[in-house]
Amino acid sequence: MEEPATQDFVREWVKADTESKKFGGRVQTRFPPEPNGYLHIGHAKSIYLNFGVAEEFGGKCLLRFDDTNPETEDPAFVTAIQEDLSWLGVSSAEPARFASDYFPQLYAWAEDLVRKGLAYVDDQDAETISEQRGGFGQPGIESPFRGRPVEENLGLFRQMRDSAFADGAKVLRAKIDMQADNMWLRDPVLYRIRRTPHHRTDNQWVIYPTYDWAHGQSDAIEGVTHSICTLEFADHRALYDWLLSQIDLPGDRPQQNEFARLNVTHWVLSKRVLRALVEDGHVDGWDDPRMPTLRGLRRRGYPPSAIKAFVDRVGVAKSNSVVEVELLESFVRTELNRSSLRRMAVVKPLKLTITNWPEGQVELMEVVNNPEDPDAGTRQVPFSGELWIEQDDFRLEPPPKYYRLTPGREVRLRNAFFVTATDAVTDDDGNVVEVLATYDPETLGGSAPDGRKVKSTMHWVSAGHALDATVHQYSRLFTEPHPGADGTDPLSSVNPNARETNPAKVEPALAEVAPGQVVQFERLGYFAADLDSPMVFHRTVGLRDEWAKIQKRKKNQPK
RNA sequence: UCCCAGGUAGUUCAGCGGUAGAACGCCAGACUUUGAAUCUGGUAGUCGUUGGUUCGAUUCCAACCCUGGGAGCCA
Repeated sequence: MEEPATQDFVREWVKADTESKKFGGRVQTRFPPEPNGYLHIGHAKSIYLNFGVAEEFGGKCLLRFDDTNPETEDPAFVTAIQEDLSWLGVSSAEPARFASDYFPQLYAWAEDLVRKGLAYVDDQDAETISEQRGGFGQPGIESPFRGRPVEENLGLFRQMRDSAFADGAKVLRAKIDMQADNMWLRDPVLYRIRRTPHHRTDNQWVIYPTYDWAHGQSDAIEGVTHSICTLEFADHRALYDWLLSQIDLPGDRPQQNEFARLNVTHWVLSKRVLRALVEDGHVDGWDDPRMPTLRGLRRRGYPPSAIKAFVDRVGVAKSNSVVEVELLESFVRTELNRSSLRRMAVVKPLKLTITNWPEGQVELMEVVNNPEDPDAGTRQVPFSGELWIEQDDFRLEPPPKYYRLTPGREVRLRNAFFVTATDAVTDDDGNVVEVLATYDPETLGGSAPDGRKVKSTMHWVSAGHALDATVHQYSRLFTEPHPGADGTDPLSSVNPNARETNPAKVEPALAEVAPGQVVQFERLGYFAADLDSPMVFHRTVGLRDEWAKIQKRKKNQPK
């Protein structure tokens, strides 16, 4: 098995370390979500990066919950995140880890720091500490408590642990450099007092480590060699290195590097905005198919393999970027084209009556399930003189380049006969309510013995055999490609019409689709059967649509 | 204002001393019982700017400009 794995700076970095035997050639990474929300497609990039790199270099990747803030975390998210991970198809031979498992060790190391005179207890409040930190270009000033003797610090720190002080009354700070250009080196907070029960340690602790104190040390405890995080942590790297260099490590000293998080056009991947979408009722929930959450994508029918192919193609770099959602969709189509069964469904039904069809006769058509996969076999589809066709497939007065049904024109009904429209019935408002047509019995199978050609092929469903279904079709969740880019609230460009729901008529075989299964509705797109409700379908993605493009081009053309 | 990172086709990325490549997009053709799929071809870039080193720079150096991140007891 060769590894042509896309070369990126992360893999080059890891490769250089394995070649120089920096960690004895060992490679270990981690995926460290905080259990305070649902995973989205941006996390998929990080997941496939961390698990992928570990696998490619014969190392391992652990899932570790960074649960150091009891106020926002919930065990329900632990379960949800693990479900999403297994849906993505990544798994670790080892059980998930929790930063909270390391609280005793973290505390012990913090005492070491205090003993070495590298950390002190500060009695000031958050606002004061923040003011003293200074600004960009201006040095900070030292806390009046910075010079506390070691023994006093140790006693105070233990009292903090033993619940002697109120929330926020004291913090433990690293003693580094209040003049540093890097703000994170200006005596960062390591521990804070929070009398909040933790989802795993309950009331065992009232002091909690901050991210900076927990992350690198947890990496070290687990034996992580390459700690890969996103760009906004780049400034923390100096602190990560400093803290790790001051304590006695059980093994190798991990190192951090940062990559650019994923952004996708017409979507927003920020917990805040995602939460607002749910809470303000723009979507039905975290698993709404319009959402970029992994649960939303799953419900929508996105195959994990397509998500993986997408993030692989996007690559890993340090430059902030926004990937076009069309690229993701192209991978979804490629995967689904290969794997999904073809079915016929009419989303906006229009009655088509074949006037010369023998009264009451039903014919069963043998239809291929997937032209891309001979093993998928065939099925039988009932055909009769009363059919449903797509409203869009008939025009009384056809625009230029319209190939479909129109009075006098002959077209092919897919897997059946040629039909010619003879007349149309309209209602009082002039809307077409029924199309009358004749069929040519010689064209069974889809071609005429005289070699005559038709311009188009249409899908259909026999009216007497059709099943009712609800079909949701989705368009962009945000109308703007870069929501909020101009400084406005991203929520102001939420597309209120991102979901269009229609009562559809579908062929009988659709009754046998499994929840979550994705099939292609011929000529329309790929549709996923809802996970919970039968006969409800979500459009995963449409087919490439040449006709839609022609219309769009015409619309955009200045007169 | 200071620190860090980045600026190569519409987009995402390669290239890192011999004046540019891929994918998606876009355009055209072939084929076709999905205006799908598939196949073929094409389009596209003053390589942020200005100087310097060099026979030669997208690649090395310098300055400048632009973009993103950073002053939580969030992660």
